[in-house]
Amino acid sequence: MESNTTIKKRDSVATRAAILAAAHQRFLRESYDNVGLRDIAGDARVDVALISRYFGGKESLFREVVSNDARPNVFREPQSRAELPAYLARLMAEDEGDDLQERMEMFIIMLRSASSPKAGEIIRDLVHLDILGPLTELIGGDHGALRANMLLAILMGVGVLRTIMMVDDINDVANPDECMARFQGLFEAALSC
Amino acid sequence: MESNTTIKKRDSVATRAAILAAAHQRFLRESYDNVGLRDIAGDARVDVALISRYFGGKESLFREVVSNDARPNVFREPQSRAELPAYLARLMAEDEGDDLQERMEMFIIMLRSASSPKAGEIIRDLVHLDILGPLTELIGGDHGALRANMLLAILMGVGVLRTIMMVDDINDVANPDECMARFQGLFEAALSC
DNA sequence: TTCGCAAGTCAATAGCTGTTGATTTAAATT
DNA sequence: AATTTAAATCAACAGCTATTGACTTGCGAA
Repeated sequence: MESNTTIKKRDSVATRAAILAAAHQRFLRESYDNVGLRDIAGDARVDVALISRYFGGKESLFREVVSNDARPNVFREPQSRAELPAYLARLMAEDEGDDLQERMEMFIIMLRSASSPKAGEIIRDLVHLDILGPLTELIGGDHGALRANMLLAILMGVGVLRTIMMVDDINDVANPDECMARFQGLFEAALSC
Repeated sequence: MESNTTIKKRDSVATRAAILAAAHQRFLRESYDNVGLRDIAGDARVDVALISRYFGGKESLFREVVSNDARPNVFREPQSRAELPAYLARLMAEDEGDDLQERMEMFIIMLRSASSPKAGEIIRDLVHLDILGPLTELIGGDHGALRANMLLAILMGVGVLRTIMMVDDINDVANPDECMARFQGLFEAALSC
């Protein structure tokens, strides 16, 4: 019987995972440029050198963080164009403990580090391939790309405003459900011209 | 007669202005963290030390750049809630040489550097005081704050998508005027629930 | 002309960053 | 038990950053 109370040591896959998890949390709160490898290593209780060793470098680590989180993708879940507005509105509601909340985290990580030459390039590819592509396809019809951009713009704008600019009164309606309903209406408007 | 072809030297207000202009252009293209004082000094053809001398430091320089650009403010121009959608749609059109284009630059500068502890704090204050405040007041009515946030979110989202994520097909409709009309419709939707 | 003060220059500082090499330690294999 | 192999540690590196102080230059006033 292997004890599960003792701390596992000399386990490369465990430390790799610990680094990845710590990096995720750090990149969620700070930008690529403002996260140091020493911060991540400290959180993961791991030597700094191991990061470059296991991941090849900061850039590769970031790539792994975002591409791990990319799937299950935000826009792979909704099945039809009709359920899109309600899905996106629910996505923004961000009830604590909600399953969807962790889907939103990839968004925040992307927004935080989008300005930063190295991280930006990675993020841009991800947005085009894994987000805008599927979303455009799902919407379809006339000007599907434009409408996909509109939806994504709203989502990103709310993310920037709420998480980065720290504007908290976006949910400041008495009834949070009402707020969600209004945003659902906005998404519907974007889809129907 | 003072020659205007000779380069003015030993002119403190001119070099201050040169630094400010160079800083504006740099912060427009790169984030606070990725712009070095040496870059700015190089563009302004000025010694690096003069920046800290004249502005007190990088942070103060950035504050001066954004607060100079803040007025004339984006949202001080439209007079009534009714003309807001058309105004915002025109703001996004970004026709080269347009007067409104330079109004949009403040937005880009803010979005670029929003994630960055020092610049972020400055920007957050600006958003609350100079943008969300006036806009909420202009909109008025029920849930004016929520609607102001919606409009700002759309504006920021489009800015992020277009300028930072470099998604260029936001204007890829055959007729750019048609694209503008659609966004105007989206803004109207945000105002009317 | 001379003096003084402001403008501009130069060099050096301390503090950070990611990355790498050599070294030690622990686990698994023979 | 001895040996090999991988994991973790440690220390140091070179490159960058903003900022500061001392120094030199030049213009304007006396």
